[in-house]
Amino acid sequence: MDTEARAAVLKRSAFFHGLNAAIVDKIAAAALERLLKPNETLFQQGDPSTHHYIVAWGRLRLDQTTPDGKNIVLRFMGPGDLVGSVAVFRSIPYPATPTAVEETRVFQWTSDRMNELMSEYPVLAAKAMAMMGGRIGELQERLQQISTQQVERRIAAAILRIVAQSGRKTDVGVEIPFPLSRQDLAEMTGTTLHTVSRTLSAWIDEGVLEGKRSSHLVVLKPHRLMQIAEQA
Amino acid sequence: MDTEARAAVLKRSAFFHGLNAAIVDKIAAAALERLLKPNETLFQQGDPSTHHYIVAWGRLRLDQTTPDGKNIVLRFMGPGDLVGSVAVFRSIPYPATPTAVEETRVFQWTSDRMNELMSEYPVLAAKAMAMMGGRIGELQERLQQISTQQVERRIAAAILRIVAQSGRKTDVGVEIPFPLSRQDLAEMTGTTLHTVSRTLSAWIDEGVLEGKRSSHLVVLKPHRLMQIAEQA
DNA sequence: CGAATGATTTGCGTTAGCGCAAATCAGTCT
DNA sequence: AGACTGATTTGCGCTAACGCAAATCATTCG
Repeated sequence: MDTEARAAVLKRSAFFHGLNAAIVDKIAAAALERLLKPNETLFQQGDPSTHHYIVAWGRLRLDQTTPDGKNIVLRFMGPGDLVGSVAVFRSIPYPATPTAVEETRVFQWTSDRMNELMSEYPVLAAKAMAMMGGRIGELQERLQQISTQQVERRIAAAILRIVAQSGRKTDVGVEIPFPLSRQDLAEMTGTTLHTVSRTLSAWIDEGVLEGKRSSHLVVLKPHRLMQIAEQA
Repeated sequence: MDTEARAAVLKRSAFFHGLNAAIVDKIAAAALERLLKPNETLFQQGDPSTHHYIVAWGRLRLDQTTPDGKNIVLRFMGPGDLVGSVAVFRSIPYPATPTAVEETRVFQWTSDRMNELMSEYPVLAAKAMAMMGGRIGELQERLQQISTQQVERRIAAAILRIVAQSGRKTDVGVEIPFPLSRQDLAEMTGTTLHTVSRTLSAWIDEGVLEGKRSSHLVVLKPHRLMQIAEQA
């Protein structure tokens, strides 16, 4: 990918959106690239945090492993999302592992390089704060859901969240454009593979979802899912 | 409180720690104060976010009410903690309500005033990011706990987190220096009042805790609590 | 002081969802 | 095509934790 193509991608990201074009070109020029095949990891939880990344295209799943060997899915990241920055800002090791769920291209900058850019263009700091604030809001929402709602509602909410972030409209409904296993959903909602499977089966019977085994999930009746997610 | 006293408080806070003394004096001079009696709220969830606050002394409980009327405790805030800033940065209404659990004094700055200060002293932006990053880390940790651990472990972890943030050493153990009800603990850990009560009763029997009804909780055997929190 | 209010404790029946196990299925590899 | 691998489905029993209800206790207020 040449600098120009990189700049075009960056201009579309929330993080660099609205910046002067010349600045974005310069930032794009400073980036290195990396291409991940499905199941490749960008870095490992526990590694020293050295780089900021931004997803150009593709999709990453951000996993956190607990001390006792369990796994939770913190989020999925798509084009324009920043990866690793929070850890770099805090000067702590990366707290989670990003794994490609499909072929994914990322750009990267060293911590130092990004610091230079941020002091040169202070608006970047504001963007970074907006990004972190959004992350806080999302985490608080999930904490609230998992604390107060039962499993079925949480699964519905998780699917809707993914749809809102990455859904692709088709003629029959909204498609989740990357492979999403029952296990993934279980680890996003704090439940088990089995319960997710049962719940999705019921929804498929009801005609709310469609999901031939390995193909991508399609939400046929988003409205019905929202109803489930909000039912008192 | 005069400017000098305010500056002394600020210098001890994580947010302003390490700044040039003259700068802190100036910031202190720009602050207004507010004094809250127990159970008074600083603002309401849903109010437009207009001010940044910092706790001078006392203690706030940050509550979030869900659309269906349930309540969760996001955190307790003590001296030096920033309140409201994340919402102000994001230009969204305050997402939660801070309530004083004891007499509490806060300083406040308008959004505009703080923006001026932050552009004048860029190091403040870095401090704000560190604060937000810490919040993200804490939320991820709680999400992970509530997703994977059973209730007893979560309650132990919640008590230990409070002890780490606000514990006061006494000759018999560590005291939590503000009133903390079973209900509060339930809303912090995503369980019920009843389960918390049963669990604490068992611990009191075991000699791990001490907590005459209305008096403050004292952890007699922190080590034992840690053991419970970490048991596989 | 005695009543009233609110928090806490505790017993008990219920159940959502877990965990195990086995069967099934889809896609891949040879 | 046939064997293999990993994901998914489904049945079944179990239990952690909930939810209700009643009793107890502490504190405040008249």
